[in-house]
Amino acid sequence: MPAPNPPTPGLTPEPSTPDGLPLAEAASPEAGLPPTPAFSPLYQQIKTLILRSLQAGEWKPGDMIPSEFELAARFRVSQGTVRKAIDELATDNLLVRRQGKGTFVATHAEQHVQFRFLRLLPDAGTRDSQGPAERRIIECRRLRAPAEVARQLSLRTGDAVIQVRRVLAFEGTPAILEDLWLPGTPFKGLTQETLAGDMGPMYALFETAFGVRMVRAQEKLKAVAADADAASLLGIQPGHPLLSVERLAFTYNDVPMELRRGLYRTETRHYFNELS
Amino acid sequence: MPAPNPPTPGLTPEPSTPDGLPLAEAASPEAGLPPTPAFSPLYQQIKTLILRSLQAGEWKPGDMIPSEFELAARFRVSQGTVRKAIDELATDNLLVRRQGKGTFVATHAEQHVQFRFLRLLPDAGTRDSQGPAERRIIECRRLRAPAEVARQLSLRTGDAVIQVRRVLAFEGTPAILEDLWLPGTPFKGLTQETLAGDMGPMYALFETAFGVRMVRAQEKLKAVAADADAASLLGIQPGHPLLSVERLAFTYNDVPMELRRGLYRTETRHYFNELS
DNA sequence: TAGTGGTCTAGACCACAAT
DNA sequence: TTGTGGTCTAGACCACTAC
Repeated sequence: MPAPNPPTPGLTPEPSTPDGLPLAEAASPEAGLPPTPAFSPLYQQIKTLILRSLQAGEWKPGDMIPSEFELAARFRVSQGTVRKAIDELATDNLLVRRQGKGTFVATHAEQHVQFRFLRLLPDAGTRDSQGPAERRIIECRRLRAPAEVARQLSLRTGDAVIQVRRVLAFEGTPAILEDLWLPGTPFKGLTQETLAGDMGPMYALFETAFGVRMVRAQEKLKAVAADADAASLLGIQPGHPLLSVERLAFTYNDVPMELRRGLYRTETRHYFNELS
Repeated sequence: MPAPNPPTPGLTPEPSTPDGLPLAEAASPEAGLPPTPAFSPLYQQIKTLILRSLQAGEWKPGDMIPSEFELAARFRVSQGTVRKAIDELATDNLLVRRQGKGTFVATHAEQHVQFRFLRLLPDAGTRDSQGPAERRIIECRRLRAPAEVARQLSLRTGDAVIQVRRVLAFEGTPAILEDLWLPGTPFKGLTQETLAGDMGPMYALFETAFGVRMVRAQEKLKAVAADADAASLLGIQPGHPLLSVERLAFTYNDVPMELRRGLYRTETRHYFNELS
């Protein structure tokens, strides 16, 4: 017989969650001072717990997570509730459902979603109608974070960061010049050789080599004129219009993990965006 | 007593749907030739029916639609199934749910979602920290569609279209030069006076004056150099880098209804985008 | 055949808004 | 108090995948 409702569900003992249980209410069950709107639906709390396991690395990118029924038993809720939690995580591209197989931790290594964050497309044809991007690492060095870089990466000025500069070309024509800044600690050991010896998306390498999964990003676009440096690397005249794309990418929990500044040539390509 | 499953639900007589009923299967129940994957879940079919009512104008932007239970009765399905259909329509920004009140047809007239499609933000501060955009209509004329415009709007070359050119300024400084092309038939009667006399978002005007609701759009961005014309209207030097934003906007059912080409000044503003 | 996600139902109760 | 959407449950059956 179903208990009325919220049966104050329990949770099987977890490493980092001694007892921690989804609480329907937050604080102040009586003290009516702050009109605490602190109420969170069960499925949201389940979502948080799953997210915590993802962060903790309990399931790695590409792994299959436990079935909906297993998770339901573990969290002591119904399958439908787990389902709704997973639904939202799948919508956020953190998990991928595959009917008949299971639910998997999303990864940048899949063929299907490669370059999910690269929005530069050829004006004619599809992304695949041109060959793969040719990559050339210009430099890769450790340095102390300038103030602005530190601010955006939530570091302190002077903390160690790694800077990478590279050029991407399509069919021999340079198209993108990128500068990346990565926090030194999580990316300790990253060298030019690591990058050069790798095929596939850089974010896939970050997952396998450093356990850092990029989950979302925000970009700020401007039109700028090429300076001498950029012009020379991209094979254009100084003053030529370029699309400047400044990206801040985040891992789980909205932790910033990469600052990237790209300069795109857009004579035969464009940045594509869907609005809804 | 619940019938096993799909109880082949019925539908109350509808104007444009004499009997048409959600069919679980499509064609060829026996002819095993094409491995027709034509199967559509009930909630998808309900979604289509609701969409049809939206297109037909049964409920207009801002209207409240019938409650979930009413729709469930009308379509002869359970409330949960209607719920899932509405969920998806709400995710697509076609409907807006308001707890305790009802579900409403989304509109561009709401304060909250104004300029939903305008992604140009000030580098410092928020969108609201600057005054509202000042609008100046440069011209508004009827003409025969050039080939490229016709193609994108799914018209025939030479069909009547309306072209609008305007400049948007912030605090006295011109920031955006836009050219719009609209199909002549749905927008019959649109004049410079109509546009000039109107406050509020242009897409809100389109809803109230022409019954055209823009649902989604796609944009292609490039960096370009200002020509003499644009330079003069935007108060910059020719050759100055500008962000070119070419937008194709759609109503219900993916029907293209507007082609727009904007040139954005990005010295103190940027185009913002979220990736996930 | 077994296991997974996907769909659908029916019913209970909660949260929010208007009356 | 009533009506709306929001949450949660329990159980049935379907569709896809693998063995």
